[in-house]
Amino acid sequence: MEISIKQEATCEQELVAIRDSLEILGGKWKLRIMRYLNNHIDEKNTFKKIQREVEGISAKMLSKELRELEINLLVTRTVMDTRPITVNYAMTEYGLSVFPVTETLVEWGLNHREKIK
Amino acid sequence: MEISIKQEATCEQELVAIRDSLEILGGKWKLRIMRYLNNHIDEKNTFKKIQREVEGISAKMLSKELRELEINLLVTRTVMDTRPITVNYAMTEYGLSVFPVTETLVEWGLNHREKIK
DNA sequence: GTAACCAGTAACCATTAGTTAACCGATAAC
DNA sequence: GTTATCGGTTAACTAATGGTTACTGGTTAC
Repeated sequence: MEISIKQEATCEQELVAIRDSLEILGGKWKLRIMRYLNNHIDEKNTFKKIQREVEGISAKMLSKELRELEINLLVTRTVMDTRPITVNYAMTEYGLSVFPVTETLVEWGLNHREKIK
Repeated sequence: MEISIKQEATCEQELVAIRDSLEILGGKWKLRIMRYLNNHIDEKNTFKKIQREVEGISAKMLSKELRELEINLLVTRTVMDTRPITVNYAMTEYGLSVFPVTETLVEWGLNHREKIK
């Protein structure tokens, strides 16, 4: 009885945790952007470069998603003094903590593709 | 050069894999439902019970999400011969493969809550 | 006989998410 | 002087998500 109450409480907390995660990482693009940045961590990642490589995203969405990631301290934005001006986006230390999430999604997606064919 | 081409191709595949995953598991509710079912794998999980425990979901959404999960072979639906009739939802073997995804999200969400307070 | 439970569905509406296309100013290349 | 690049913004739109209320039909408990 005590065990099952504890189990219920734990499950409830887990579901809240998933909700919290999805509030910040959910949607069509954020995890793809994070994965891209993770895979190009030592490079300059400009707005245009990200847009080219995260296939299908529009400037409007990219701009919005990057702003939200920045607000949540997962990404930094740096205006570079080049001609023409470029803006560099980079993962923060904290942003690196998202890696396991994208990793499991990559693995599940690859496996799923195998399965359905 | 060859290495960077390979890296690019790999990254591209990874981003496609994430897109595929989110197509099936994305949205506000599916991963929460999957986690709930995972945590109650030996029990009868009726529609009403799931609705009570996945906090905030409406009958309409739960019905829609369960249908989609069923289509993708992650969940089974069984009408039980009880009075009144109940319907039991259960994870499939394949559904179990989603566990690592929910697990990383749970961990990230718990850690994030710690961090922002 | 009336109220409640179960597993939904239908209709209607509001909000959010996401797309498309045009446009901005600054600068550089031709 | 025209065109292109960069990092966006703006407006107008459609699609998806989600909420609310009411309803079904069969059954049981009071």
